[in-house]
Amino acid sequence: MNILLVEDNLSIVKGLIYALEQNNYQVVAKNRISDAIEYLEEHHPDLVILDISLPDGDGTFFYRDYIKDIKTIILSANDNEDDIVSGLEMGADDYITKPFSTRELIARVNKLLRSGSGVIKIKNIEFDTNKMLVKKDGVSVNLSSLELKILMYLFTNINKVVTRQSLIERIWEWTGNDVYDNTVTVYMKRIREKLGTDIIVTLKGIGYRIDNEK
Amino acid sequence: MNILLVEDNLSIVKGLIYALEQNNYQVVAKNRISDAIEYLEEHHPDLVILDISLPDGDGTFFYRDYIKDIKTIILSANDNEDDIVSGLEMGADDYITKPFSTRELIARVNKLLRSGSGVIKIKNIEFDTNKMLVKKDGVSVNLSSLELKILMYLFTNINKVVTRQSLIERIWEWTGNDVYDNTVTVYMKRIREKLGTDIIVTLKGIGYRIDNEK
DNA sequence: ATGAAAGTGACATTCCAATGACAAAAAAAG
DNA sequence: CTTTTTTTGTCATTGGAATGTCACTTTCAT
Repeated sequence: MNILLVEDNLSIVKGLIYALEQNNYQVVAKNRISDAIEYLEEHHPDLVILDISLPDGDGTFFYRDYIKDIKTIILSANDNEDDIVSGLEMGADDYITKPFSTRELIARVNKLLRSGSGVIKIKNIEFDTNKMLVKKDGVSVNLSSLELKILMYLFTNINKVVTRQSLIERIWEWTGNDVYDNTVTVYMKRIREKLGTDIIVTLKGIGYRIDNEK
Repeated sequence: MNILLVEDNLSIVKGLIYALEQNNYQVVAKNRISDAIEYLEEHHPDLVILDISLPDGDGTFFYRDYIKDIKTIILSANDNEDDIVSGLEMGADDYITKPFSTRELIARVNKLLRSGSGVIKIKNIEFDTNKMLVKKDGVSVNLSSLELKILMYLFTNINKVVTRQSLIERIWEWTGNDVYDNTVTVYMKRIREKLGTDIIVTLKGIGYRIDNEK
């Protein structure tokens, strides 16, 4: 899992990189919001840890325009109640005030990135996200590696619409080559051939979705 | 939304009941874990706020056996790091140490009960903004992608007038081609056919509006 | 009552997800 | 290393749905 850390205090950066890497996360740190924006044009981390009070810009603005679709933990220098409240209401997934305990931060990071792990069961399909194993009616199904990644992304975004473009950015980000929207469509067809047509809902003109609720 | 508060400190209970009810939550408080267990046999609250260090039992045990399927915020008397870490790793959705700010608690409660359901409800219409799914009287309605985008814009501007021109700029911004005002009118007709005539109010000479008030 | 704005039904065109087929690339098997 | 199988990405086609416009009617405010 990849984490983008946006923080300018070097001691904090060093400490967190060490702690996060100890927990098998890949960390990229940026000390300015402008650098973070640049980084996000090319990459899509699983989590952003953001110091809301960076000198070079308005963290609130950055949050709203760039990372509202990414899981976010906000760090704040002060424990001003208003900051906590507005941070959480803005939509951040968690909020921690300095000085914070590194172990607590790690625990909160683990919690955020663990959700969507384990065995997820939708209708007659079981997805074991640890073993990367898919079963239909209890029987293992052979999926190619890309099919698995796509399904994984859908399963970790249950009840949310996933656009073809976001799928392309996620799944094909390592290749320099771009890929056509229709390629995604073809993969949906292939997954449906193996798992059944009803597991993935098409939203014409928008994207795809997996539904949980019965 | 219903909240079960498990806490024995009477001042905290009174304060939280007041604050939560101010925010339109229904609160039931139990000061012993045994009472809470009894309550849970008959009821299924949306959230449990649990003081982990109650005198009459092991909060950890209670958590694991009774409320692991319910959203939970854990309160702790001490800010011992180990407690926070183990609380979060146990699977609690959030963790707050005493003494805590009531406003922060409310903000965290709001976040938990709001997340997962980006559902806006007006009259007999429900709009799930995550799933991009619209229900009328609890039944799914099939809307085209443009109809959805238009409705989305109206729903996110509740009680505000939306002019045809602003809709055109918003919805048709990606196309180079401009679009006639009447096209908007036609879409309003199509949406009304599917959702009922009373959901969208026409302001002659100005635009359209969705009203929230009963 | 009158003119302007909004609503309506119909229509031609465009769009889009789905699909089967194919070649290139990669992986597995021999 | 060579052969075989699987995976991957693209393409052209298709049928049904979505879209935008028009001519016409109705509604509304003055």
